[in-house]
Amino acid sequence: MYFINNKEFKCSINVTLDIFNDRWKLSIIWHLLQGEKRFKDLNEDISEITQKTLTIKLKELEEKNIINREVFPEVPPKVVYSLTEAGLRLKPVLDEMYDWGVKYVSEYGKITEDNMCYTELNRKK
Amino acid sequence: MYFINNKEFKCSINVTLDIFNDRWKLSIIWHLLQGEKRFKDLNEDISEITQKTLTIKLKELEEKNIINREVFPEVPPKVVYSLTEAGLRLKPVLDEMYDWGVKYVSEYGKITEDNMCYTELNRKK
DNA sequence: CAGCATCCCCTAAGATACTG
DNA sequence: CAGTATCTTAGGGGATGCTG
Repeated sequence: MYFINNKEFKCSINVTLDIFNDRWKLSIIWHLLQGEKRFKDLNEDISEITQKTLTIKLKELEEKNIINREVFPEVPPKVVYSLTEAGLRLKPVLDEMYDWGVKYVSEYGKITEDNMCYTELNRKK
Repeated sequence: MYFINNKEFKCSINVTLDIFNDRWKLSIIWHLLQGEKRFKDLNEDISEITQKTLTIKLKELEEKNIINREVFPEVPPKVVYSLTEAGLRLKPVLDEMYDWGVKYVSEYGKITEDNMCYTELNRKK
């Protein structure tokens, strides 16, 4: 049995599943794996997310020690997010999810090469 | 751009994230990786899930060709769920999530060895 | 620019009861 | 045993406007 902030888990996998059981966190990690990003950049990368939800999710990830938040005292303000050690360790997870998606699409999806995201195009090289 | 049932995705990873963006599907896969299971067994393995939700999630996974559903015409009824090829390919994903959880717990959690789930105990061997 | 503050809505998920 | 059928609820998430 594991306890993290008085929340108990029967199995290690449940710790991971519990943290990432929402719609956005893994997506945020995916984009931060390309390097640190400003709030605005993340908001553009994940165009479907609202500012409010992004703010909440970033805060949650910071509390769980998965990302760092660095504030630059400038005007206009500049805030940069980056992955912690724990965050960087998620790369294998996301890579496997990506690979699974590629295979799944090849079996059950239809593809149009245009309008693909940059991550996708970079991987194709 | 990818299309799966007229739903469009900018990147392969989004296909994966979209399928598993709820609270239970990956947990179900995790347990099915140990072998085929009856409805009742899954319901006991994941004791927090309700019958209704389990039914819905199993149906969704079947529709997405991730699990098989086999009905035995007996009384009382017997239904066995197992992973398809696509489902089995999720093993690396779950394994990486498990490993991440182990490491995360070692850094931020407290452990009591008793009352651990069988998966956890098997892995310790 | 990077956020709060509000207000609002939908739906994933829970609780409970019933059936072939 | 393996599900339906209802009813209900919490909270994740959206839309919009404001501020240091």
